[in-house]
Amino acid sequence: MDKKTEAFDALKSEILTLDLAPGEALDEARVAERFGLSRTPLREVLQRLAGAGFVDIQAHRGAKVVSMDLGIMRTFFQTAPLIYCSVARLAADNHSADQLDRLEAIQHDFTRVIKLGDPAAAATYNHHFHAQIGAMADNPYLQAALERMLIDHTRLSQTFYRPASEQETELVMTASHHHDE
Amino acid sequence: MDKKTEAFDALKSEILTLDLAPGEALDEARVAERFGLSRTPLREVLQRLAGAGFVDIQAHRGAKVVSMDLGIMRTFFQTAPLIYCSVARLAADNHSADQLDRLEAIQHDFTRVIKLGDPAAAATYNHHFHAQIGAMADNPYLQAALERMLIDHTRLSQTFYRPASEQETELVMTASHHHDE
DNA sequence: GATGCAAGTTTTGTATACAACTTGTATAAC
DNA sequence: GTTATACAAGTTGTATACAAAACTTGCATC
Repeated sequence: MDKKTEAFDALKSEILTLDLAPGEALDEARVAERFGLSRTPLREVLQRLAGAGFVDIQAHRGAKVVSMDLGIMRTFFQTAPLIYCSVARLAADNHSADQLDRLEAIQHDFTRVIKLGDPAAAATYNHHFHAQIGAMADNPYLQAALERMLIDHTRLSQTFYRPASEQETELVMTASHHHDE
Repeated sequence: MDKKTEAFDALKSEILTLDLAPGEALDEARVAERFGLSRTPLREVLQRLAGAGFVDIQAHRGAKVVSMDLGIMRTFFQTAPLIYCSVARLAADNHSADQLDRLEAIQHDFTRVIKLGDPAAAATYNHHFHAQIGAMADNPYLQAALERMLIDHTRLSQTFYRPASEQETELVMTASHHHDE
């Protein structure tokens, strides 16, 4: 696999699992060396992460993992029902057969990981699960909103009740299965 | 002003006014020379434009202005009511006083430009108008969706009925004034 | 002790040379 | 006439050296 996409995926994953804390600064030289790239291509990776809402870039001041303050959380809970509902409905209407297969594959891995009790891996698969539903909705506008929500959703689900999330995800899974039918 | 933001704004504007046609390829060397930049910073501009939904970048194949096929148009009309409504409601609830002033300033320029009959300038101000409402809603999730919708909205409003759009925008303006109250 | 300034250090931004890849074209084989 | 292949030209991707901006540290001054 490409070193650049490797770096992109790794950073993305570490942001979602809170390995990289909100607000944390990313030093270009250090990160570049870590992935065996020079600074030029790494900067493009950071630009892409910024475009997808994972990091903030300020001129002459580098890239930071996007913060997660109370204002954002309030907005999140205000907006989540609207977007998630719309996306789920569209996904149920528009999905193809192999997309549904992929969803079930992710769900399978997800439940397996849940039982092992690795919360970071569970969060990652949970993220994949929702992102796949987003892909099935086939609506680039809503997908842009959803992907940004999922960043905060995934991080929130790790800060709050780690044990209770298991039940919650069970609910989500059965609910989306109903949607699919 | 910074050459990079200058290039960003110019390309953005030319995409919205259809000066750059959907699907058109952007040659890095040519565009870089045009704005007096070298390729490295121009590439970052293109990455940012890709992140905002103005261009598509494919590996080893360069950047193209995002296309506008029938599938997208269908999705646009399917999703516009949901997003626009939600954004307008939030804007009405959350806006600050000086944001409203800015909106009225834009609207003022907009009506002036409409009378001059310059459709590209009108489209640009229409875009600013809606983007300002998006800023007033103060919801980064919906704003991501809205900004992508506005790209297609602005371009669509120029391809179809140029004369009729004047009436339509009158409607939009009075409607959003009602919202503000 | 707090504040302002200045030199030094660190980090980000840009230009350029070169490497890798894609695409178009011409030629050869079938 | 069609397909395959090799080559050439052009464009994108990467590394590196250098320029510019921001942060740090120490010192002088109030």
